[in-house]
Amino acid sequence: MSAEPIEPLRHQTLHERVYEALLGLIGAGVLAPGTPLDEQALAARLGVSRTPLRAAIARLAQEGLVVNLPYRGASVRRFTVAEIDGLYEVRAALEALAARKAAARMSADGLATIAALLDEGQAALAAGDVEAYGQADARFHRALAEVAGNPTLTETLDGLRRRIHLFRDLANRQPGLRERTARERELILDALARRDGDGAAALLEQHIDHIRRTVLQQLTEWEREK
Amino acid sequence: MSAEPIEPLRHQTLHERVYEALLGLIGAGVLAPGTPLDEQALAARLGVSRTPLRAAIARLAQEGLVVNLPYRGASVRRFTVAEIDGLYEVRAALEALAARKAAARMSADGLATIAALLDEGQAALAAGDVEAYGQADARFHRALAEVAGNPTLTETLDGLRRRIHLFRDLANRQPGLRERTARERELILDALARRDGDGAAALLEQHIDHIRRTVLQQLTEWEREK
DNA sequence: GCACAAAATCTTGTACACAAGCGGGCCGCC
DNA sequence: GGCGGCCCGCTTGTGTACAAGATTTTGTGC
Repeated sequence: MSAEPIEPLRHQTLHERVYEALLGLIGAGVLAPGTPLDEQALAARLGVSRTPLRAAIARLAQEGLVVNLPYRGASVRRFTVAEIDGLYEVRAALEALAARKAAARMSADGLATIAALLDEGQAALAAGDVEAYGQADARFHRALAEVAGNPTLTETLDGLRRRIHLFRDLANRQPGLRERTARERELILDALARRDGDGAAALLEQHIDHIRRTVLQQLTEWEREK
Repeated sequence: MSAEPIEPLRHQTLHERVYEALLGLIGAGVLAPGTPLDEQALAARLGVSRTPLRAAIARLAQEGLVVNLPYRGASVRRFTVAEIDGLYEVRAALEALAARKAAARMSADGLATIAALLDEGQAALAAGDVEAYGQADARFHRALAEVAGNPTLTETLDGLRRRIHLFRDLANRQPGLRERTARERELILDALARRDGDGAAALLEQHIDHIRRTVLQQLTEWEREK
């Protein structure tokens, strides 16, 4: 058996499940940016009272996925191009930090896990399953942050990714994605295996920066079309 | 008159004021780390019902100042030495980013504001008023992030500082603080004026890293004494 | 017909009551 | 006498009613 500390299966309260439900609805686009969240209507639709729903909305607002104005209600947040740029900018800096720390602390086990996740992403791209790629990619970044061993870093990056997740389609539908990630896979694993913190940091920063440019380009194109 | 965009004085709801009150109580040490937050007792003490109090506690929990376990209540968070280390690590990376961006975008006005805040801090130290120095220092960092022009960055740094604020005494009671900050003041202003992003980033990173080491040293010393 | 104002209506914020889960203490059993 | 299970008290979670603020609609005066 492994010696991992087990989580004592915390009881999940209603507002937590409501939070996750809303997260799913927003992520799936059912609740599109700008949609007002009518508390009564949503509560009825989810089969709960307003109390846990309000708690869930408050959390989403705190995380920046929803804007909540006093007495005026909440609505799914609309991000401006500049804000999206800013999200990626912060994320790039923190992913670089995570990579640097992870390289320094990397174990054989951790490296194997990360390699497996990168492979998973590649396999998904080969199969044309962009959705699966996105999930594997998210797990890769999460694992990397985990190895870095800094809870604040992990949580902050999680928060950024939750917001960025809304534009994942723009990031993942780029041409040549498969070839690019295949190249990067080797470089990243190599840097991590060599415990080359600077190298890993630079690679991750470039990686995020490239996504950032892709997304911004698509956004501005899309805006021009209008 | 200045041409600053004016905030339309948003109505402040009760749970917001309760949040601020709790923040003050925690910051002042009235609610020390580990203190359980009894909802009934706190609500009575603040003259408020449990509903807005719970909202405020939920926000504090989300920000990481309080831990909240289902059906077991909330308590003021106790930070481990490793967690404090991690907080400063993330903060250093983001302050560096902020400095880099701020240097690139710096205006004469902004530079004057920042110089004034640094001077204010120096004056406070000269007068032996550590509390005033802490406030001026916080405003300096906030102004720098503001000039960087990335709301996500500003908010993330604010969140980190709110948590770090709990250990400010450890950081501000170091010997030679005044001389050090006086030296740094010149270097930072110079780098910003020259729009030297790399230089400003390095300076801020060093600055935070130095605080980090000071705080950690004091913490380990204090632990050994026990 | 238009502009402004006041009231009606709807939505969110707060208070309170009830339900659900946890911890401690007690009792019985081995 | 020690251990395990059960019951009771207490705290937190959820539902609901009422209050406060915002929006819309309607009415009135010009």
